[in-house]
Amino acid sequence: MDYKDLANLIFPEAKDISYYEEKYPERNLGEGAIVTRFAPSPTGFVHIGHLFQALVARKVAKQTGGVFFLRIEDTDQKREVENAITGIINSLRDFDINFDEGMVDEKNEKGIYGPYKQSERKEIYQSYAKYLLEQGKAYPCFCTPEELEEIRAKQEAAKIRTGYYGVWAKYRTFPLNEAMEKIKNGEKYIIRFKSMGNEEKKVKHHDLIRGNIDFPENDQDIVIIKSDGLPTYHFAHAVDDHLMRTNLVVRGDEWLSSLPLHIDLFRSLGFKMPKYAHISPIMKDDNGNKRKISKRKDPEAAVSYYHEEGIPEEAVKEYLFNIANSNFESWRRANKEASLDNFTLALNKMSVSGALFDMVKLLDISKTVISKYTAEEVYKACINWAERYNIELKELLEKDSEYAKKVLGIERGNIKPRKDIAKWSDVFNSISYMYDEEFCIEKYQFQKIDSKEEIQKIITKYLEKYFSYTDDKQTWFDKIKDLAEEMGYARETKQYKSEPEKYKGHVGDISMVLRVAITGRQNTPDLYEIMQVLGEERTKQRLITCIEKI
RNA sequence: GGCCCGUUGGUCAAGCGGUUAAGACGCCACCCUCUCAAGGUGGAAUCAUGGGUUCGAUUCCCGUACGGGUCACCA
Repeated sequence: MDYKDLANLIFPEAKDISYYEEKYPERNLGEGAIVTRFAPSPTGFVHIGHLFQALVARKVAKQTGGVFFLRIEDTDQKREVENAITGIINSLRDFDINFDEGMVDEKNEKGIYGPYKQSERKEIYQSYAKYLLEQGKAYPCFCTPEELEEIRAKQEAAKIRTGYYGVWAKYRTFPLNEAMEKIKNGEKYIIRFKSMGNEEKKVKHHDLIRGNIDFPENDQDIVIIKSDGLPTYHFAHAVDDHLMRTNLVVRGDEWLSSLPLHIDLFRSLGFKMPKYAHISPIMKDDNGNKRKISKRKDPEAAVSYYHEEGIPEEAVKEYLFNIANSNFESWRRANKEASLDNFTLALNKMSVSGALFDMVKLLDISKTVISKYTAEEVYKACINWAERYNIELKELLEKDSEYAKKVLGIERGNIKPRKDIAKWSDVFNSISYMYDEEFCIEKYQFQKIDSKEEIQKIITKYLEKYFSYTDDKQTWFDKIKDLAEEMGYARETKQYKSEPEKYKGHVGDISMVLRVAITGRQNTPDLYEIMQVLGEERTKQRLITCIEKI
């Protein structure tokens, strides 16, 4: 009786691994081409950290002429969520992250290195598990959860390292014939990896982000095949990334500590190690403490949040690139219009410690991004967003799309475009006064000039003597100055400031009266442009209404 | 607790043995200006800590503190 018999008893049907080795040949790519992947569990939630990883991975694959694929890690069937795969794909597509290979929806995939869904790869894992069993590098373990708990309790009591290793690995040296007997009797078991490691020795690792790190070798006999016949993450990682010919693994740094195990596994399987880039998590300030941004506590952890708020995907990407490589910012300043594709991301410039998520900065970036949009683009994006999240806005905009575009185009498209919208959810409030149905003033709030008579006089005089819709901007403003002068206000702010006792106020105060009368607000974009968009009649009407209602 | 990793202004950070310790967001002031948003100029604000090594440490080494990650038949 030998290992082979045991292997055959456990996996009688499994193919020889040579079958898979041939089926999935080395990829024929150029020098330095990175083959990497995004490998989420289908749990129905796309985290900002996932997006960050995907963005980085896709970027390095793309900039080296490599391959980026999507693998679904659904070996924990308890956690699975319906339609999660499509959800992941769609969320990422919103950010213009597309895959060269892998799942394309719940059931289908593209690429010749599949299946790209781990639950469909069961027999592949079994072949490799069988391969290890045959060589005595894996063995069945019959421990119950209770027994495992007992072992742990003993170790804790003795204050020694916990886990299934060395002398604690009960079935590591279990006689083959007895093991086979147990299996034949239908006893439950799982397959464990027989570690070759020695905890006293160190393994060296060079991480593309974190540099050189030393670890004690792994000596844990971890589970590779669970009782449901599916592999654990570790085993699937080794088998899949080998067979899919991945040469770079980009993943969260929570995996760093299991790296010695992965090295152990790759060695035993005779696989060449991929390179690794362990990304530090995005953090959140929690009462002065840093913690990983969390799905439960932080709404902004979900990628869907940005969609809901109407923060353009482009802005989120720019922000994430900012976190990824701090030189991105200066690159962007020097290449204002360039596509993100032209930026070269350097893994070794990525931060080793997690950055605190900064919404204020994101919003600032978003403002800049939006300021570059044309009125047409803003219109489209707003409609798109409003369709799902603000029907009122959608209706307002669609009622007269030409008008809407004029409104959205105020102070836009010039060299120094307006920069006041950070997210589409801001838009309604910032343009509502341009619509009569939203323009209902209960009480006008003027600033410096608040005498009713004075305001009425100013507006009346303006309407009688100076209002002319066809004036160009300069003429218009000169007339405002004339009006100011006539009413006893300084033509120029500076004049007033140097000799305040000579005037009632200055041209700005006069403008404010007109602004409030026309818009109902103290802070608006350029008044002239607003009047032009509103049109002659409406502007006049609002001025008259103000005189009456004030 | 063991094992890893980290610590430069409020935040993101450049730096890699000698620097006036960049830059960005935020904050403050001023300028521009018909108000606001921008924009411009300037300002306040940082090397966790104690020891070494060195002519000289933010930079190299060790300790301490603090923070993060991880120790599953979850990924």
